Order: sequence, then C-alpha cells, then structure tokens
Amino acid sequence: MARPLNRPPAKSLDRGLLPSLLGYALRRTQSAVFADFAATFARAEEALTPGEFGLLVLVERNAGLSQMTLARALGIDRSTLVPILNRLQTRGLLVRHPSPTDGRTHALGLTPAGEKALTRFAKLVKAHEKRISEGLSAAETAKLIELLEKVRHSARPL
Amino acid sequence: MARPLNRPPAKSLDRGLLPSLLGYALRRTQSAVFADFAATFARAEEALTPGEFGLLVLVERNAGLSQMTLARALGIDRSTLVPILNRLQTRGLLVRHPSPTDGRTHALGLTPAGEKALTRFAKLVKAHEKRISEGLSAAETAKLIELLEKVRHSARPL
DNA sequence: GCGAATTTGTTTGATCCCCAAACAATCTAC
DNA sequence: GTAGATTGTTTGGGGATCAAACAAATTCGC
Repeated sequence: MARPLNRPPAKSLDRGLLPSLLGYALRRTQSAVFADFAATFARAEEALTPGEFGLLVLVERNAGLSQMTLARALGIDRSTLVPILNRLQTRGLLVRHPSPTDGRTHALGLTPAGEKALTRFAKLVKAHEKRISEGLSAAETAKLIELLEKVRHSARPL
Repeated sequence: MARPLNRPPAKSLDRGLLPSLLGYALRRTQSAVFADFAATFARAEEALTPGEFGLLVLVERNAGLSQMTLARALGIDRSTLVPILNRLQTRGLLVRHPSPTDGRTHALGLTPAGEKALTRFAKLVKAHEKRISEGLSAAETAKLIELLEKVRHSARPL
C-alpha cells in the first residue's frame, strides 16, 4: 500500500552562510546543469559529457592540433587526456594521425562519423542550453556569462 | 634576443560556439573557482574541499541529523557519503552518535575540534570568496548568485 | 654537427567522486 | 506480529584528476 507518508515533511535544512556564497551557488548550479545535460543526451539515446562535447568542438575547429595543445586548452594534464581520446577514438569519432612535421605529436582530427555526430550533438546542446536558460532573458543570459567570465579571471590559477 | 619563438606563439584556439554557451562558462568558471579554493586552503596548510566545507556547515547548523538527511541535502547517494564521513571522522572533526530514537540512523555532529576547525575554515572561505568576486560590485555578486539560482531551478533534476 | 636538455604521448599509481545493487539491522504499517 | 520500507555499509564499476617515470623525437647550445 503505497502510502507511508508518516515521515516528517522533509523540511529543508538550515544552510547557514552557504546561500550567500558565490562558490556554493556555482557548484550547485553546475551540478544541476550537468544533470540536465546528461538527461538531454540520455533521452536522445546519445552518450556524451560536457567535457567530451567541448573537446570535439575544439578538435573540429582546430583540426591537426596536438594532444598537448588540446590538453592546455582544456586545462587538464596530458595524461588525463589519453583515456578520453582513447574512448572517442574507439567510438570512431576521432583519429590520431601521425604529424607530418613532428614525430612526437599526433595530429588530431574528427572522422566523417565524428563530424556527423557532432552535428547531432550540437543540436542537443542547443536544446539543453535553451532549457537551462529558459528563466532568463537573452540580456540576462549574456550578463550571466559575462559575470562568470569576470569571476573566472579573478580566480587565481595558482 | 629573447627569441625562443620557434614554437607557435601559443595562439589561443578557435573555440567555435563554446564561448556563447552558458554551460561552458559555468564549467570553466567552476573549475577555476575550485582551483582557487584549493590554493587558498593549501597556502594555509589546511586541507578541505568545497564539498567538505558545505557538509561541515550543514552538520554544524543541523546537529543530530542522519546520514540520509545529509545525503539528500547534498544531492548525493547515501553510499557516496560513507567514505566522506569516514575521512572527516578519522580527522576528528565529526562524530556519528547513536540516535536515541531510531536505531538505524546515526546522529551526526561536530566534535569540539570540528567546531574550532570550521571557524578557521570559514575565514579562509571568506578570503576565497572575496578574491573570486573582486572584479564584481556587491550588487553584481548578488545578481550573479540570483541568476545562478534561476538557472539551477530551470535545469531539470531528471 | 653533436651531445644535452626539452617536449610529447603513454603507462602506472594514487586519490577522489559518483552511482547501483545487495545485505543486515531496524523501524513502520496494518 | 509480520510484511514492507528505511538506513547505513560494503562491493563493484565508471570516470576524472594529477604526479612520476619512460622512450622516442625534437630543439638548443656550442
């Protein structure tokens, strides 16, 4: 008999100073947005993380770039990048060509299937973006991005 | 002549549509803010993550709460919470008391050392918050938090 | 030119976060 | 009291992240 509601009304906890913290708002919002991103792709029976999407866009727009260049652009260690590229390569979306000019590096590029997939992915990302910003006007969304960029530059990389 | 420039001038990559995406700005800013948080604590020779700080505040302000209640407030699975509590308990900041009313649950609470540590942590968080928002006016910071909250509520939990 | 220093990609090892499923202990509902 | 739900824990499986070590290749310094 599905009616157990003898449970306390789940009153929300006292969060103290947390709601006044920018970092806290950022973390919670990021988490919710990530969940929305995942749900958007899951419903379309596609599998992709925000990080993978960003990576694919970077490779598409900068074909031939090396793993180090890509890792720096993504702000991650080169060793972190390896298994991510392996996965995308196994999925047939991306290839590591030998560089004609530097024997140490790989020239990264999308496969034709990768290009096609990225087109699909971009549509899903658009829908996702539309949903998460539905409570905001276009001006507010622009303002939000601008403020986030300011914060990003104030946060010290070190 | 300082001319090591045999290397491409590290020109920044073409990011395509990424800079127009709210999710992308959110993710990058969150990452930079996290790094600043970590650096702030590292310089003070303290060790804490934003998540742990949030957890400690919640426990302090809601002493006696159960692990399930805490997990729900944090938006994580109860099994994810276990090793986190173990670590904080090992550090002597937090204790799991037996609940007087419900033999299944633990009544979480801070130790005296945990209370003291949280006071130190809160100061560091304040300094961190001040730094990341230094490029913004107080009004802009408030607006930013407000916009983030709106986005958070638009992002569908499912 | 040629040896030394640097760069690149990879592997390995260490933490850490996350979830799902299963389990025993305990509580709740009927 | 007994069946069903809840709680905390353990286990197993993904990943993300960095650091250190290595071989191969390139560049630097002279």
